[in-house]
This record gives sequence, C-alpha cells and structure tokens, in this order.
Amino acid sequence: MPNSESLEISLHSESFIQHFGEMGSRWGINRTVGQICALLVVSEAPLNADQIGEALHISRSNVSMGLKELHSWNLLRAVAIAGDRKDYFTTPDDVLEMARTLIEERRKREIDPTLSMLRSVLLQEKQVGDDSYALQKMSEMHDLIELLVGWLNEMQTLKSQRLMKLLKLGSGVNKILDLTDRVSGRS
Amino acid sequence: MPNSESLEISLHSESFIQHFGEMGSRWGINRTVGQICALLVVSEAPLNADQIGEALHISRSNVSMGLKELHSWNLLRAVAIAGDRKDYFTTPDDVLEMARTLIEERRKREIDPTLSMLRSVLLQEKQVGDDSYALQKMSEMHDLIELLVGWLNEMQTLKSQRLMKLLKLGSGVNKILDLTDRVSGRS
DNA sequence: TCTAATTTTCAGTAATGTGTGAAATTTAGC
DNA sequence: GCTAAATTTCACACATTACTGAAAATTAGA
Repeated sequence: MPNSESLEISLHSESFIQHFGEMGSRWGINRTVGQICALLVVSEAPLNADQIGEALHISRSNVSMGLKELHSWNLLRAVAIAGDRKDYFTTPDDVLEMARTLIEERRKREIDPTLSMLRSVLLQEKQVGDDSYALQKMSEMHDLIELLVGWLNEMQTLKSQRLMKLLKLGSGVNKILDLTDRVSGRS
Repeated sequence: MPNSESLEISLHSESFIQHFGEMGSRWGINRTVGQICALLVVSEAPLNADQIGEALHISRSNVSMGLKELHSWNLLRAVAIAGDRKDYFTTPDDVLEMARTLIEERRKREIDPTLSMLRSVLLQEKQVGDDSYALQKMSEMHDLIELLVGWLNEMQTLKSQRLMKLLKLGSGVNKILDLTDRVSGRS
C-alpha cells in the first residue's frame, strides 16, 4: 500500500545498465529502452513502473513508453503481485531465450522488409533500358537473404541444448561438413 | 575532362536505393550511407563522387562523408580510371563477401563492446551488498556472448563454399548433431 | 456504478542526428 | 614548388527522435 521501497542498484549493475543505455542507439532501440531492459535483467524481483523510473531517473511517462517498446520486442513479462494493484515487470530468466528472441525480432525488422522489397522488384515486368546488371545483383542478394532467413528459422526450431552444442562445435563444423561430403558424395 | 555523363537509374534500382535509404536507420547507418551503398552495388561501373551526388540529389560534401563512413565499414573499393583524376568507387562484387563483412563489422560495433564491459565488470572485486543475482546474470550473458562471438569468428574462417553448404544444410544440422552424439557417446 | 489508483496518450520542448555551403586541405600534373 | 582540380572538414541550419508534465483513459475494488 505505501510506496514500494526504492531500489538499491549495485555499482556493477550501474555499469551494466549504463552500457545498455549507450549501446541502445547502435542496437536500434533507444537509450531508455536499453536501460529498462538491462535493469529488469539484473533485478531478481519484478519491478513496477515507479521503481523503474526512480532507478533510471526518468519520468513515469517515459517508463510507460519504454515498456511498451520492450513489449513489442517480446522481451517483457508482466507478473501480478498479490495485494498490489501495480503492474510488475521482468524479463525472461534464460539469457539464451532472450538472445533467440532478439535475433528473431531483429530479423523481422531488419531483414524481412528487404526480402519483400527484393521479391516485389524481381517480380515486376522488366522495364525497358539496360538494368540487367542491377537485376542480377538484386537476384543474388535475394537468394542469399532467403537462404540466411531460412537458416535462421531452422536455428529457431532447435532446442536450446542443440543450439548450444552447435555453438560449441565451432570450426568443428568443418569436420562435419567433410563427413556429409563423404556420405553424400558431393563436394 | 568534361563532366562525366550523368547516370541513368532504372526504376528497379530506384526502388532498391530508396529502400536502403529507409532501412539505413534501422541498420545503424544513416539514410545517405545506405543509399550510396545500394547505388554502388547496382552500378556495374565504378562511380565518382559527383555522379553519386547527382544520382542521389545530395551535396558533394555529404557524398564525401558518406563514402568515409562506408569505408569504415570495409564496403568500399576505390578504383582508378585512366586519364581521370577523380576517384571512382564501387562495392565488392560478391554479395556473400559483403554480407560476411557486414556481419563482422556489426559484431565489432554491437557485440564486442558489450563483451568487454561484461569482462571488466566481472573482473572487478566484488562490491559489498547483495548483487549476486546481477553478477550471475552478467556472467551468463558473458559466457553466451563469448560463445557466439567465437562461433561467428569460426564462420568467418570458413570458405564461402563451405559456408553456403552449411546454410543450405539448415535443420539438417540436427541429423549431423545426432550423428556426432552417437560417435562421441555424449548427449 | 462510483471512486481512487494506475497507466497511457499527447502536445510541447529538449536533445540528437543529418545535410549544406564555404573554407581549408590535399593531390596530380606541369 | 605552383596551380588548379578534387576532396575533406566544419560551423551552422534543418530534421528527426526522445523526454516530460498534464490531461485523458483505464482498471480494480468498494
């Protein structure tokens, strides 16, 4: 009922949150969203909007917008706390799960639109004029992106355990590819 | 000696260039840089700064800054044209090569700094106060990023042919991982 | 259904990022 | 080393994005 106690942020967490703020712009989210995300990751207990605003020294309305954005990234979990009308938030516990979500969301925002554009351009009737070189390049790009997107999707279907294994394999992939060469008889 | 003829841009290329401009901000480069890159990709012949500026309707100084930025992404190739003092530019021919460069550069800008930050935080003496949960999360994140970065590096060492093969393999990776399970006897 | 707590929206403002022209610098040929 | 072409730098103007407080909307309990 009284205002929730204000948060203690350790110096370690402070650096972490600060960094996520600075990197936010490079990651295509803004500073505030990066900081909110970082704060929720390192907070064991879910936080309400007032606590977030106080911890980051930002206005309540800014918190609201930031949470909305974070929600659109599928990185926000709301939890109810008995006897408290406020909404409490956290991020998924599993960092690998978060990373996978992040990659999927970035794919949607950064790659899919380009794939669509290339598809529609390549489907159009050929215009007059010599743009065969340009069309060739767009076609190459389209095929590569399609391949990459398909591969990313396949990776998303792998269970975490499998994915970790693949990551740890590293250049051992080379041996595996050799193996498939021998099995299938292709180069 | 006279000004080089002005460029004809096909409608297809126009869409392509426009799209790269719009996506630029999402990709962490700006509109102009995206457009210059797109223009150079679809132009068979190398272009000089004036041609670029004219094609994109931007000032000469803006072209200069854009080229500088593109250079910092390792996506620019300068070629000399006999009998012309102007510098001519193009992008690498191979789109896969460009994609690999892009991924590497984004890793440097978007992932490496975070890895460094996490390392330095985790190396610091433990502060007083209970931030063990936060440290735990940072440690998990550090390990995951390290794994991912290592894996990306391994991929960069693969020859293009090999990389394409891996991409085409898709979730066929599952079968291969099964195979290694059986061979090595691990889960 | 009413009320008070909580959250969201939005118009205005602050902050950041982008583009330009003019001036400074560099470069290649003479 | 001089000169003119070419390129880069930079201060300022312009555009976009982010943040705030106030007001509107929503929600949960009485």
